Amino acid sequence: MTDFRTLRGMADLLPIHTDRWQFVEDLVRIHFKKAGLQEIRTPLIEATELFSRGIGEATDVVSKEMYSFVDRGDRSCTLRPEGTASVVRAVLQHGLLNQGPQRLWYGGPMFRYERPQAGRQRQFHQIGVEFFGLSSVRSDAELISIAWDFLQDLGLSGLKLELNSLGTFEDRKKYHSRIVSWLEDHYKMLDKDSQERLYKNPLRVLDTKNPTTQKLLEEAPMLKESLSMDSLQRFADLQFALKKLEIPFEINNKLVRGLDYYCHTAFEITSTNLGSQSTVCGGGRYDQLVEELGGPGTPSIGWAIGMERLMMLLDENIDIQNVPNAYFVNRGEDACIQALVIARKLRTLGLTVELDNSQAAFQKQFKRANRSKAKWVLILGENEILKGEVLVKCLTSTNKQFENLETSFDISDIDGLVKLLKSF
RNA sequence: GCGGGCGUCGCCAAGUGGUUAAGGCAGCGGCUUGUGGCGCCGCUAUUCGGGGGUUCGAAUCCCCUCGCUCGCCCCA
Repeated sequence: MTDFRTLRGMADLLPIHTDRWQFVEDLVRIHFKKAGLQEIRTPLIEATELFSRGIGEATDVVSKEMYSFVDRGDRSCTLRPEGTASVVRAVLQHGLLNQGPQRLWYGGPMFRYERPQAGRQRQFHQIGVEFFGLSSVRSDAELISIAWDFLQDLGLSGLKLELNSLGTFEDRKKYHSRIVSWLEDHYKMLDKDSQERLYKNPLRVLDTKNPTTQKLLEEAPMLKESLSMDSLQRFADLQFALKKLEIPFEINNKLVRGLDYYCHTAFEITSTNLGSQSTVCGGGRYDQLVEELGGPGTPSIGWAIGMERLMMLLDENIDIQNVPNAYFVNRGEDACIQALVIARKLRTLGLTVELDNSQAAFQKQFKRANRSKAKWVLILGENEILKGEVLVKCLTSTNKQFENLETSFDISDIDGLVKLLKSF
C-alpha cells in the first residue's frame, strides 16, 4: 500500500472495467452515427459564470457543488459540472447556428463536489445529446428514441421512461405562485424537509418521500392545471409520437428537473436496479438557455446519460472481455526471438496475440495462457525450432470442431497459421 | 452539510483481552529445463487504517483522527 490514494469521489478504471466501458462507448458511437449526430468536444474548464448563469445561481449544482478555483490570471474557473452549458457556449462562439440546426453529442468527465454514494461520484462521466434549432415535438420524440434504443440495444431491462411537461416559462411562473401560496396555507402540516424546500425550490416539494406529505399533496394544485392550451397540445403530440414509435412511457406529474433551464418536455429513464440514485438518463427542452447565454433565441433539447450508473446496470455475466486470438508460449534463446517475430507478423495480419516473454517453465506459461482466455495457444520451444515448426493447440472446449486439436505449421507458413487461427 | 455501517497480506476473509495473527485466491519457487485448464510440496502480515490511552498483557476495551461504504439533500 502506498501513501497515495485517489481523492474522495474519484475512481480509477482498471483493465477489468475498461473492457466494459469500451464496449459501451463503441456501441453508443454506432447509435449516434446512425442518428446523424456529430461529436463536439469542449474543455473541462470554463469560466465560472458560464455555469452560474446557464444552470442557475440558485441550484444546488451551482451554489454548493462546483469545483471552482481562481487561476494565475485572477479569473474564476470551474471544472464543468455538466455538459450543456459548455456545448451552448461552443456553438455560439463558433457561430454554428448560422449553419442551420445542430445535432450534437458529447461525452466525458464532469465534476460535482458532493458526498459520494452508490451511483454518485465527484468525477463522473456523461454522454449527452443536444439538438439546437429544432422546435418540433418530433425532435423531442426522436431525441428520446435515440436514448431509448441505445439502452435497449445494451440489453438493459427494467427501464422506465417517465415523462412530464413543464410548459412554458409563463406557465411555470403561474404555477409557482399557486403552489407556493397553497403550501404556505398548509405549512404546519408539511414535514420539515418540505418546509425548507418551500422557499428554496417549491416545485420539488411535489417529489417528497414523506408519506404524510405525499397524501396531503393529493389535494394540491397540479402543474398540468397551469399549462396553457398550447402547452397541453404539445404534450399530447409528444405522447402520440412516442406511441407511434412504440416506446413505452409513464406520465409523472411530479417530475421536475432540477436545473433552471428546462421547459416543456422533461423526462427521465430510471431503473429499479440502481439503488437510491435511480436515474440513468435525464433530459428535457430548454428553449431559452441559448438566449440566456447571449445567443439568438434557439429552441433546444437534450439529454445526458450517467456512464457509471449505466455500467452498474450492465449484466455482470455478459462476457465482453477482449480475448486474444492466441497466447504465445515460448522458451529458449532462438525460440523467444522467433516468437517475437512471428507474433508481430500475426498482429500485422489482424490477429490479437499475447506474447509470453517470461521464459518461465512451460507449465507456468500454460497457466497464463488459460487465464488469458485465448482461443489458441502457440508453442515454440527447442524441439519446434529444430523442426522449424510452430505447434498450435486449441484452448477452448466450447468449439467441438477444434476441441483437442493439436497441429503444427512450418515457421514460414504464416498464411496457413493465420487461416487456422481465424477459423473461429 | 447531516445520519447509519465498516476498516486484519494485492484480493476474499477467521480471530472479540493471553505464548509463533487461521484459511482461500493470486504471486513466487520446486516436484518435472517441455505441455495447461482439475496434482502435490514449500515461501509470502514482527503486524491488524493512523495516533493516543487503559492493562502485567490489546487486532480485540476507551478516546481522537483518517479512509471506505450506504442513505438524506440533490442529480447523470
